[in-house]
Amino acid sequence: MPRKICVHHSRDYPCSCGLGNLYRFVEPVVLRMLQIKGRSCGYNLCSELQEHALTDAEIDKAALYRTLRHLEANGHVKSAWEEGEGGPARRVYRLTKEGEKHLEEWTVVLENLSRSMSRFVRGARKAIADQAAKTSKAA
Amino acid sequence: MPRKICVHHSRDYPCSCGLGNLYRFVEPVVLRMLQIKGRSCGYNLCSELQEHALTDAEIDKAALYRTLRHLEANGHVKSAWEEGEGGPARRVYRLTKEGEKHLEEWTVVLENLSRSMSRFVRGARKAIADQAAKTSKAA
DNA sequence: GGAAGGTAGATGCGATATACATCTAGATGA
DNA sequence: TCATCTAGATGTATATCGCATCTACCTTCC
Repeated sequence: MPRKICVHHSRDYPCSCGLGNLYRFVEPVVLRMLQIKGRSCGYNLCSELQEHALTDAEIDKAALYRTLRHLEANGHVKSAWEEGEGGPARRVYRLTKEGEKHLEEWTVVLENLSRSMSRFVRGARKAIADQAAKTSKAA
Repeated sequence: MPRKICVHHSRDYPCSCGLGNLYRFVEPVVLRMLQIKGRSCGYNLCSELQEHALTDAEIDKAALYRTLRHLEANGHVKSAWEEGEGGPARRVYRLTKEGEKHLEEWTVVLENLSRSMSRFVRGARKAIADQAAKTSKAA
């Protein structure tokens, strides 16, 4: 998933180094949406994206469209124009094999990230509780 | 935790909107380190930061020092110069009360993020498994 | 027929952030 | 005195973000 290949890890380990410059968590969400829906155009994705978003940051239309083009440039999705039923033509996207793989990589990255975050949370919470216990005892 | 106040949520809910432009997850880690160590200078934090990092992206020296100055500018940490034992003087940081609160906010944000990520992972994994079951059955 | 409004996609651009290199400067040691 | 280590800070090209704006098609309604 890194935009540029990570120099710290082996080629096939999906490290989270690339999160350094993450595309606002939108890339994995787009991939997941296409996995669910099979095929969709940017506009429809946009409206449903929020429900599957990882953060509660509002996903930017511009970011979405740019992410789709970026994914296509990397062969993760493929698009085709379709006549719109009532409305302008729409560019309909679907996942490619590589895209499915890319999503799996993202899954590993997010799994690790999720784990390290919950570890962080546990640790910080415990420290706060211990601190509180100590001060209440002292009083 | 957002660098600029979020316009989508109430003032006191620590939303993850600010993650849009996250400081590479380094801010919470620095706060946590200071919670653990009580007091430390940038140089020492740097060497131990990696163990507590959320991602396996290497934390940048420059990012660390800038984050510390940023935290201090916002009143989350406080620094004082100390004579170094063998070596140049060091700027020693400690958490302020506001910093502790800031860490608690981060904790909530990361907790939510961790949860939505693991939900994402479960969903994507299940979809992959279902897909695999279907194709093996068809064969 | 033409103005208004909704659908769909794309672009422009200033402000920030990131990554990486470089710089200052005191202390130590050969 | 020259190199090296410790400690902190800065410079800068490039990438990304956020927000506004633009094109263009289609439908509806006056």
